Amino acid sequence: MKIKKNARPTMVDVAHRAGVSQMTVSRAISGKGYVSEDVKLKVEAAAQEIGYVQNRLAYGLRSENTHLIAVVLPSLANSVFTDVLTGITDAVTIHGFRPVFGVTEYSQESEEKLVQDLLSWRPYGIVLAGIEHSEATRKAIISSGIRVAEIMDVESTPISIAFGLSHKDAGKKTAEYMLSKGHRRFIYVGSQGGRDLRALKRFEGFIEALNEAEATLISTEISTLPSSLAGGLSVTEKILQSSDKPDAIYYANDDLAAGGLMYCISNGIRTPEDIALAGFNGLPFLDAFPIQLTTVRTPRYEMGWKAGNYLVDPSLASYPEGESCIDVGFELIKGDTC
Amino acid sequence: MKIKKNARPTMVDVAHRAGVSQMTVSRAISGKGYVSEDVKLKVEAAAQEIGYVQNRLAYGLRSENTHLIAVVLPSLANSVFTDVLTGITDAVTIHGFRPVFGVTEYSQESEEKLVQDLLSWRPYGIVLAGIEHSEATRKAIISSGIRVAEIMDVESTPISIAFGLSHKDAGKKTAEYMLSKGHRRFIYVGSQGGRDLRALKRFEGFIEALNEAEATLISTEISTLPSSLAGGLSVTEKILQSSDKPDAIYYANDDLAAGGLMYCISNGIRTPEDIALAGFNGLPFLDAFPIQLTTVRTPRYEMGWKAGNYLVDPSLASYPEGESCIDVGFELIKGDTC
DNA sequence: TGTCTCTGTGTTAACGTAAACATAAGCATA
DNA sequence: TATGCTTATGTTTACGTTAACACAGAGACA
Repeated sequence: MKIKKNARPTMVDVAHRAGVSQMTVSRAISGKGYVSEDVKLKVEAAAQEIGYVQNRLAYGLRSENTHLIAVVLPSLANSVFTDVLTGITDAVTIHGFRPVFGVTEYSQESEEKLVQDLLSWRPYGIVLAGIEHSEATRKAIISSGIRVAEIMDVESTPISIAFGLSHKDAGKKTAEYMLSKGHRRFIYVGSQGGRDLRALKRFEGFIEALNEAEATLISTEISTLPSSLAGGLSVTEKILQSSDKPDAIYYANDDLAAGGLMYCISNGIRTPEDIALAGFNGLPFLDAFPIQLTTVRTPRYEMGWKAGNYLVDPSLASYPEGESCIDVGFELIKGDTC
Repeated sequence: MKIKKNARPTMVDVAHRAGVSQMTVSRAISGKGYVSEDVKLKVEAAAQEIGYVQNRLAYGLRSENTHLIAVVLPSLANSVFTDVLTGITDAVTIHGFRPVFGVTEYSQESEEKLVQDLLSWRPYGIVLAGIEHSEATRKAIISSGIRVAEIMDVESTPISIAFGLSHKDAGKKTAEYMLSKGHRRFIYVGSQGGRDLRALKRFEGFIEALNEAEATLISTEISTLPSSLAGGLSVTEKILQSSDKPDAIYYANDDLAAGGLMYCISNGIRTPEDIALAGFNGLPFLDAFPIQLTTVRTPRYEMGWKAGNYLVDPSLASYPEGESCIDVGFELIKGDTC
């Protein structure tokens, strides 16, 4: 007779206590296969009594389904990505899956390592934020054979399917609206040292519209720091105190823009008369501002939800045949600042 | 000869290609045991060529160490918890561990299920936000035998060790400061329908100080919704327009308080002359406000970091013998609103 | 009555890895 | 030369689970 100290109970222990075979315990617990009602109750009672907890490692190894969904995000500091993660979590949890995430800090290099590492958990599917990845990352995912969904962006060729929006278009539409309000001289404010590729695409679309209208981009102010209200505030102060003051500022996102707006509110600077402002994301905290910022609202939770649903059960969502980019769209919030 | 279609390469496949045994591959890859330099290179090359990715399920099952750290949080919507999660992630990643999280939405019932589920992954350790748990949760964790760290709070008996702060004390200190500024008539504003136990503790300490000073708590306004700036703004508007206006408002957290402050800024209401305000958390976005909110700054990242470090290597941090609650403290930011 | 289907249960093997043990060569030391 | 230690590698087994197969009894139907 074997005696193990400190060992956690297994199905064999439950089986002994319930007076059945280990396989019957497996069937009773998983609900697969035939088990009589009284045996099932006996097994459940025995499991309860000895505090049996299933071992998902053994389950996953044998059944070849971990019920894990890997999630790769640039950051947790930005609520944009926690919204997405919440959407994914809600969607996959319903189907008995669990998200397991990692953070890249906007670096393709760390994304590569992270994906390798997450794949070693043999996830059922993987969600990548963004659509640009290193060749090694793409190769690793493709050869793993698991389902992939890319989110946030649709402006490139996805590995398999993408749920996102056109950032270039969002930038362009924002510029067109600002131009329509008569603004002609712009400054662009970015962050993350330009590593946020989606922000760059918005900027690209923005520039395109400026060029078409023959308007002027005076300069760009790109900090290497992460976005923050305080950062947006200080750069706005600097811009407004310079000799070559613009008509309007386009910020890479709402954190920066809200900082700018806060500067204006605090200093009695009228918007859009003295300066026009626009951001991106449509973050909910903007609702508390006395002045509605011009911005673009994005369906973040929805992108996560859709990607999660697609991964755990592609049949749930019937997408156009052959369509690999699902554009979830965006909404231009015209606001009071342009 | 076996032929498997679509199967992902294993150590056996690498072994064949490198002309060695599977065990040698295991040793070459894990770095444990003796492997000659040229064999190691051969194995690494073979692994690279066939795209070998380690199977963490098999690794964890056999080695009895998943290198997973389970993390239980109330929510991802509040940046307080993403700060904590980032601290945990940073700490454990260095030691080759990976966080795997779940969200309770402030419900002990869902915490119970979640913990059960996370334990089935056989994590090396678990972090729980908060120190109050159902008996079943405590029992499940204790009988699992894994390391536990509880964070955010120190005002109860932890299962093993807690890294947190005294919320009651924070509430009391805030009240004492407000009282010292001459405020006598208070309203408390909460959210989450009172399910945030730490907010309740702050309120308790707050009340205690009011009672000692024989000051008045006019009423409490507790919404069932999650905290938001917009929610804080609207309740503040309601309070300031009522006939029984208080001297001061104590908010459960900075989101609500910032909404209140925003209302004051937008409507030319002077603070603290017309109304005094105080919040809790010390969120960074407050730095962009023209008026510094009175609040309490908490070391969120640090709590996560310490808990993570403790779990993966308790010897790293030598804590006072027998001390089960590590108080990380807090800082009262006096600000301009009291 | 034979046999077919459905239900319930048990036995054996396998998932991919690392621990434990075995073996053997090389080399220094007694 | 015998002994013991270090290095390098292989073989066997076990981790806890589920898939696949086997089998037997009950009931239905020809």
